[in-house]
Amino acid sequence: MIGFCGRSLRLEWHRVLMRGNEMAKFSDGAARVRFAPSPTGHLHLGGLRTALFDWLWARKTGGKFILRIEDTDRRRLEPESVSSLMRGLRWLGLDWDEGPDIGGPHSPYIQSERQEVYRKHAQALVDRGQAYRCYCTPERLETMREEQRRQRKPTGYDRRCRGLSDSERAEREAEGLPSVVRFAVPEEGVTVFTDLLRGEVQVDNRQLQDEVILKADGFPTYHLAAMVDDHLMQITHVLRGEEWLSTAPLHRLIVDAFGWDMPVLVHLPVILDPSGKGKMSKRKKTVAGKEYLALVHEFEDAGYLPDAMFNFLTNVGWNFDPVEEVFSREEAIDRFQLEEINPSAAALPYEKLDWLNGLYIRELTAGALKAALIPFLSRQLGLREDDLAGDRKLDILAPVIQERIKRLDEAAGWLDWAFQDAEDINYNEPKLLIGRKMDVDGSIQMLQAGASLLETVEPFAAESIQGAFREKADELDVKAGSLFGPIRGAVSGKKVSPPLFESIEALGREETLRRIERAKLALENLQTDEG
RNA sequence: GCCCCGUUCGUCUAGUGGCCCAGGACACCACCCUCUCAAGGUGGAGACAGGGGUUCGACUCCCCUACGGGGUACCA
Repeated sequence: MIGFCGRSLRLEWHRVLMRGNEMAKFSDGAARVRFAPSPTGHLHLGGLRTALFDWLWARKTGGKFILRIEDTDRRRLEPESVSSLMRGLRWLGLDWDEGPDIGGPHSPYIQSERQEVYRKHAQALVDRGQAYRCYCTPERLETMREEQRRQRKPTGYDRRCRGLSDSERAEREAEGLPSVVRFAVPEEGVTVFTDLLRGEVQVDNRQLQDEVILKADGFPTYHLAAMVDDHLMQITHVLRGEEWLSTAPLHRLIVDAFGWDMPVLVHLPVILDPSGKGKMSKRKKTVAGKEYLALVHEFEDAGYLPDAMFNFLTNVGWNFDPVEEVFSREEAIDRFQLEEINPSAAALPYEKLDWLNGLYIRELTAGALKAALIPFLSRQLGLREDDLAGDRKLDILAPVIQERIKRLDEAAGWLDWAFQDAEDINYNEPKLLIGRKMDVDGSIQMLQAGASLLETVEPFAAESIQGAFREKADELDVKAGSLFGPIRGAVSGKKVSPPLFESIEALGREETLRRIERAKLALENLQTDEG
């Protein structure tokens, strides 16, 4: 643990900055952390990573991981995305202890079902003069901003409604004007908050806005809803994207206005798109001609293993160990520390994910590998899952492609030939059957030699087939590769294939001979064409 | 424009004043192994954004600049 002594120094430093009431929460007690996505679309890797760190901290401290749906924006709402979100979390193995589907002591966990709670809290602030109703129309706000921009001044609400007298307010209410509630930010002074990773941050209150906390439609904005829920749900640690850093002072002010304690704030660095520029978006991104995935379900569909993804995501923004890159969930939970999170933005190293995924694939048992492969082969090759499950070809071939694939969806490209008929294999490309430094006659000879040998070899299994082939190569005084090459082409219809002898064994004697025969025919045609 | 945050090999990172002419991993290159392709093994190349301080000594502390990111909504 010597390596971590520096970390604890930093930890001490943060402790000094914390006030007494905040310190209690910073202790190592059971944490209550929440993942609070807004259901506006599919979950992407950035969101998943936030949830992952939430989960790690909850499990580490023996606390609770809470799922809360922040659906207060009706315009962007996509109701189906709630199930997509949950599916993504489950896929990675992030189980929640309280949430919309399973309930909990602070139900409901869907903000649209908590409107009354927010309304009351907003009203309490209005009653105490810490918030006020604003009757400005969106149109007025827009022209105001335009004017500010024109004058190159910072844009922001001019607080016109803040100074309204009681009679002016009564007048507007009588008229039935729609209104919002704005939080009344102190006009001067400095607001200070502490981010676990960055330390104390001070912001001049003059930079802050009288932000809307309750919209005209009666729904709260994030600023109110999240603060109220975090308090009511007794959240101890708030992990959220760095894009919230700028609004943290406002949140501190709101929390203070209610007289509540501030949770520990941890603003997670943004995840950059693969080009290293800009936040990762939900759109597919093409960098250097290659398309990068972003959505969780896309990674699932591409055949990334949850364990590999877990390992991968845990190690960006946080570092498990200076030397060891591969670790289990248990080890990650054991070592995870919030204050070790790196505050600088990072692009996802996709090549490393591929490497890790390959590594995890190689560690799969034969049974697990086969089971994992079946849905992919079924989908990509148009085969029935049941048929695949009972196909012995897969039992022979799956283990030999295991160290050759980095994603499950690559298997089809390695094995398609094994599930085709001899007639469907195209032997017309001469380079397929004729090796370098070989001619048509030579290749035909090799095919013939292979065929005659395969007719009699016993048992018809990879090892004995290989032995027979090597003997034959010696006998013909050719390099093994010269003999294997044309046979490989005949068997698989490819220049690059899984190991030859396992492939032959999988195909069986009869089918193999049929393919060699067809390949020979193709070469003979070539011969007569030329002759 | 204004405010906030960040900046170590191409990428993810270790590093918290001397252990660092900066360590690991992926990717890349070479060689070995080898039935193709992989996997594996060995080796190689590759970074402290720039400038000022502070200090006997700065990747590490402070300041400035540059660059990158985020925010500036009745979105989250």
